[in-house]
Amino acid sequence: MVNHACADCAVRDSALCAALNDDELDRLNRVGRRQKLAKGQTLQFAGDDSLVFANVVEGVLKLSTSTADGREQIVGLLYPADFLGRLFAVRVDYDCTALTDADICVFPRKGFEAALNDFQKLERSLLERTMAELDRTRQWMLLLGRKSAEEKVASFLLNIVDRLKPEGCAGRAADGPPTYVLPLTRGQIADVLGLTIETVSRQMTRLKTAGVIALPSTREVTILKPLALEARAEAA
Amino acid sequence: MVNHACADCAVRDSALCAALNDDELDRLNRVGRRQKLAKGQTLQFAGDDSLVFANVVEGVLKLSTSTADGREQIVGLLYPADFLGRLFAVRVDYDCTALTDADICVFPRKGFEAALNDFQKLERSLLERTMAELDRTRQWMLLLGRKSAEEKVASFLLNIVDRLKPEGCAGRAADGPPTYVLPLTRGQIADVLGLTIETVSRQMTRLKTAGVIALPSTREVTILKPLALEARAEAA
DNA sequence: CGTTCGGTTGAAAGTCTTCAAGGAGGGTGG
DNA sequence: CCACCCTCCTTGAAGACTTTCAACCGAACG
Repeated sequence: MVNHACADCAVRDSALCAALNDDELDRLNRVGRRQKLAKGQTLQFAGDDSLVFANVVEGVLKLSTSTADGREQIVGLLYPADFLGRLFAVRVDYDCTALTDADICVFPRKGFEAALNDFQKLERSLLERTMAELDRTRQWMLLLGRKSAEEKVASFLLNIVDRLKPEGCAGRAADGPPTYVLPLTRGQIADVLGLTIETVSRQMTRLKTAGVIALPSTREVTILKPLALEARAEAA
Repeated sequence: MVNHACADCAVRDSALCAALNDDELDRLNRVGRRQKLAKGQTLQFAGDDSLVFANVVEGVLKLSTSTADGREQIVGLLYPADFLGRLFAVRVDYDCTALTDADICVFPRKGFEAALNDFQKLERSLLERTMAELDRTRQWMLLLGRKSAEEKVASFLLNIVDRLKPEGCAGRAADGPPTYVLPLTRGQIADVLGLTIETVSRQMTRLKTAGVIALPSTREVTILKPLALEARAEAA
């Protein structure tokens, strides 16, 4: 029988755990525990010992590195069902911070490694996820290295559309244009895109003025013309 | 006994194969074959079916993506002992091209997957490599998003120092300042750093003028002041 | 000996950043 | 309940850095 902590888990079938059957999951679950994170709370700092292994259950986290003089770059965003943890390294070299209130399922290193040894399916699934993450990261490099500010912002919004559920979609039909609640501030979006906060703000208003998006509030975006947005994500 | 193709392999102990003992390696080797690549030869194009799985034995390859209008970004460099291949995906989404004449050890998909299933150590090793590559890639994102042209070029040169052997080091003692043969043209370096060819050229001459490096020829770099180079890789 | 490819250098242009000021929303305390 | 404060966002103007456009150089090659 599935441990009740897992039975009603929102990501039981999409996180790493999906690789395990109920019995196996039960064993893994014995070493894991749920943890709540408050918005802004940092789970690990660059240079810390690599001790945290976790599935994101709810919320959004960021992975970030920075230069000695404080310039920051967000190098990864973790959404529900994503995995966090650096195996095979003594230290981690990026911070991990909750962008929203979050709920994660944490495993201690020893226990997680043991599960990895015992369940090859788990390791296979982790390899699969890691390779997919590497692909996404490389795509992101194209954005950082070669795209203009407008293309970057448009690409970012498309990414949000891809990874986030529209607001109030619980049982509602897809009637009007979808609205998303951004888990990031303008400054954090700037850190994702390698821009300044002012440039992000300007590009957002440009897209709004062009009628491509609407901004009901600073944290909400409505996608009015998805195709126009895609065009601007890779303009010639 | 080790198949003679592996026995004298330059990367027998540093590539993925290092995870296997001689017997296991022998089995893997039965499905693999050596392949020579000419400089400039493309091994796979973005959009191709994912069929190539290989260890780099000698030479340097690049992984690159580009926008629809032709702007290119190099998203990975493969040095000897590095692994190439995208499991768990039908298509690959970046090109792979030889920057120098190269020598690789190719496995067909089926055979490689079978070996992965049979030898858990092999899968473990691949997971380890993939995670390390993800770390390197994320560090590179900091460079792309937040560093100035000078910092980018200096960082790139330090990377070369890290991953490449100095010229003519076979039996020679480390006496004078080390010289490296760049496997990339200025244009390719620009594609790595998210700059233009002119900017790369200008920064190189700046470093030369400052006495930090010397440029015996366009493809060679001598590191005169490693510490000064490090300082410029992350200036305040 | 001319052509081509890669590299360098200069000048002008453009994009993004920096600096600066003002505004809107949310929470706290009087 | 309202004033105040803090954080986040927006907007303008000036400036800096990188790109773009262009010309030239040098080595390799046919």
